[in-house]
Amino acid sequence: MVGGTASAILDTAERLVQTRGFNGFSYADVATELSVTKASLHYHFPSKAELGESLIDRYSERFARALDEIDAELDTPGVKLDAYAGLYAEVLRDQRMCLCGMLAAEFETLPSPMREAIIRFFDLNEAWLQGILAQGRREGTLSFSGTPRDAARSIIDGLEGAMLVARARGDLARFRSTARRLVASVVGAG
Amino acid sequence: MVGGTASAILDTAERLVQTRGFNGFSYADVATELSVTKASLHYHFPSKAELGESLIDRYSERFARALDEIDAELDTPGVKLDAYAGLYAEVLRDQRMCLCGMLAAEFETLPSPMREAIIRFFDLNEAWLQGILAQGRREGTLSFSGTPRDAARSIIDGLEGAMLVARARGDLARFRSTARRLVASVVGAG
DNA sequence: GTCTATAGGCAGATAGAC
DNA sequence: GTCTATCTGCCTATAGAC
Repeated sequence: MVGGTASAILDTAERLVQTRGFNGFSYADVATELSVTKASLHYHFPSKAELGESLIDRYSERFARALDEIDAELDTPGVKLDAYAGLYAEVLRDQRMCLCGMLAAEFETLPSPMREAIIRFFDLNEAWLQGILAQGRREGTLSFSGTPRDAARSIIDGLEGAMLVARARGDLARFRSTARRLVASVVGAG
Repeated sequence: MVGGTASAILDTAERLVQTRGFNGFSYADVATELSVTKASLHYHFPSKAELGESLIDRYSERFARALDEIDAELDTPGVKLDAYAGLYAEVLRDQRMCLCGMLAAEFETLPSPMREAIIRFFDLNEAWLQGILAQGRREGTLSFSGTPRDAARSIIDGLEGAMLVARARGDLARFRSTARRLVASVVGAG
């Protein structure tokens, strides 16, 4: 289990990656904010690449838990999709980009273990959404063209892009507008 | 007018930003590739920030010309939208992210002049798309809910997000699938 | 676990010769 | 316009004391 200091390092590094990118922050940034030395950070996370892996793993696990909660607490596919979009909205409200959306932009500069963890995050999202969409189609509460997989991908792509652009423009309403349209595109007619 | 060397610098730097990000390349990278020295680059573009501004300006101008060509050569709004999505697909085929989508991710780390130029790029796209959408609605060839502006934003967001994710996954087909759905969402029923 | 100190490299940028 | 040489600062990372 990750101790208190390691956890605080991850919290700070996560926020810095989500706002500035993996190539836009340094150990010095994290150390200054936590009032410790860079050497101390290296004790917990020997290299920046290992810190990056830990960040993605933790983010994915937290996201997976949030999806489990949505499944446990909400009933209809339409409401679940609203809640799913709400997860992204929460991140953006903090002026942050999705961690893995940010890292996807920097993909070419990242070590392989980080790349693979990013892919797993998107797979996780796609699999969950695909399940919700397939269920909604079976029940007749959702309607969309093409496969559940393609529809799931369009929703992920749309939410990631909406975050990317809305954050740059400082326009949370823009994200909400695009998110609403995305959900409506499968809750209404296909 | 930009001379031959300056133009070659812009070409190389543009590709590096689109693949690695503004914080993921250096003057040394460009200099090595062009077989000149860093000092020579600084003669043409005194600071990296000024180089960045020039990159966005040139990219926006080229994009605006492409939109003009679409207007001049194609007839119906639906076909124009397909061509618009095709502009993004061309960029992605080169394994590149949209320049301004990439810079939007790094937005927080960029100097103000670059930020403003990025916003102008998105405004340019939005205004053009909005015009196409409004025209299509008037003529009855396009159908969508909400304002042309909101529909335009959703298309931009969707294409940028599809590029972001598809490039990381090395999956051009994924981009094409999402792009097709986006266009179909306004060419078919709203 | 956290520190001081430091290594070794690369970053963006400038001076001045040619 | 392009070069050599150099500056200053920050980067990731390590050694070794406490």
